[in-house]
Amino acid sequence: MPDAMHSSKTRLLDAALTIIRARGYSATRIEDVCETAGVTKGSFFHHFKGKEDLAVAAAKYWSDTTGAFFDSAPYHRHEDPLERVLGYVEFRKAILTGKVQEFTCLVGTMVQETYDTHPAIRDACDASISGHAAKVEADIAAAMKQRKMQPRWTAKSLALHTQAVLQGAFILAKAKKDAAIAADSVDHLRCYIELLFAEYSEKRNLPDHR
Amino acid sequence: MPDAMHSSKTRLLDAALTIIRARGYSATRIEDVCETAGVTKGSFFHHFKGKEDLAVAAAKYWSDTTGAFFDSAPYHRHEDPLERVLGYVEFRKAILTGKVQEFTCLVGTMVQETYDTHPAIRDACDASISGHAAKVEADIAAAMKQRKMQPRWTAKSLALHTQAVLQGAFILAKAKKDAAIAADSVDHLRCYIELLFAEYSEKRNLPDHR
DNA sequence: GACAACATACCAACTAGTCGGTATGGTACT
DNA sequence: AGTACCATACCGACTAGTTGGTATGTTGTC
Repeated sequence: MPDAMHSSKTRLLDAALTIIRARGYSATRIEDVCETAGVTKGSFFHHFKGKEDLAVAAAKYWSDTTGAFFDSAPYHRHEDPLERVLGYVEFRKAILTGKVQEFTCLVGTMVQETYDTHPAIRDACDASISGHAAKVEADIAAAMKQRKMQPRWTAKSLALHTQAVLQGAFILAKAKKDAAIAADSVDHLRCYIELLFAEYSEKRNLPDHR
Repeated sequence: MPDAMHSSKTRLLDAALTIIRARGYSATRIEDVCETAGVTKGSFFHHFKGKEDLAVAAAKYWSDTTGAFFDSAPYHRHEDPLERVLGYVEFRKAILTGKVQEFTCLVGTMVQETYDTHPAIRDACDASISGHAAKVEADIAAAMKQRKMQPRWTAKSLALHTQAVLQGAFILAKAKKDAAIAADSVDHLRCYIELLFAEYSEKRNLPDHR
């Protein structure tokens, strides 16, 4: 096995992430991916069965790389699980920098085009989103348990809501060519989570501070 | 001028909405649109300069038809502007029925694929989203003024946040082939708005979580 | 030699867009 | 009224270019 970090397959996957995030799945041409990766079509079809196979592999590669990225983020160091949840949200806000295609989500982009026509890609995207949400859900559930909360909502639905806000924020950022609008929505998400937990933590005996 | 409701141009636009919402912009073939509309390619190119022109026209048509649809919705009858805002959110939740491509948003789908390559389409999508958000913003601003609120957030950012949640909820619904997950996110949005306004209505403040 | 990892050349299918043409209806002039 | 003229609406075969995929090498390594 040659250097996995810079193998042709890895370069093809990296190129796929870049191009699909900018243009979407359908508009992404295999030849463009090859050119960006610096390999030829023969090499591409050695590593992937076809375009759909690339998309599925790209979704898994995306899950793996972003998963490792978030696992190494500093917010995990908080003792309080709620601090970890809020730290996660702040971290998501902090990485809204640079060009739009550099902070938006591969699988959120792909699933829009493929959910009805490419079940394998849809499943791969769902697995990526759900897997990521599950990590957030764990911290939310821990924070709820710590406070003995029994709200009408579940940790799972709130975790998925965080993903919905982020995905929607990406769409607004694309429409407006502006990351700031996405950051505003993430601020609202943070505010919501604080309100949800404040309601239970303080039992409405809330100090005046404004 | 022939019957505008069933003219070839209108049928082409209706067909475009259906197909683009299911497959996205790039994967939509002009011939499919023509076939669904029951017209020929010659007719298509008589009415539209090309595929991009169709997409721009479809975004405007989408704004017009959905705009009229929401304008006629019953939640506008509430006297209290906050009731109108919450009524809007409930209405958005109520229409999450049927197949995914029947309740998802055309412009949210299109902008993902076109923001970087088709500025004209992106602008049309932005206009559609922003125009819709502005209507929500008006009610939010009225509710804020009524309560003499001066929060850190603005009516505009909250209105755009509602759109982000909805767009994100659509992505989750597509990934999971399930409208229920979208409804859960809209519930969280309603809960958030209630908390934001309850905070001011009931004169209670929040502790600082940082 | 066997196999993985590439490269080159090529094809078949698809598709956006073109183009010459027809049908219809309005208008203006005589 | 008749007719010449013109614009709009529409048709469908055709083209030029694109693109996913294949067939057939070549090279390096165990």
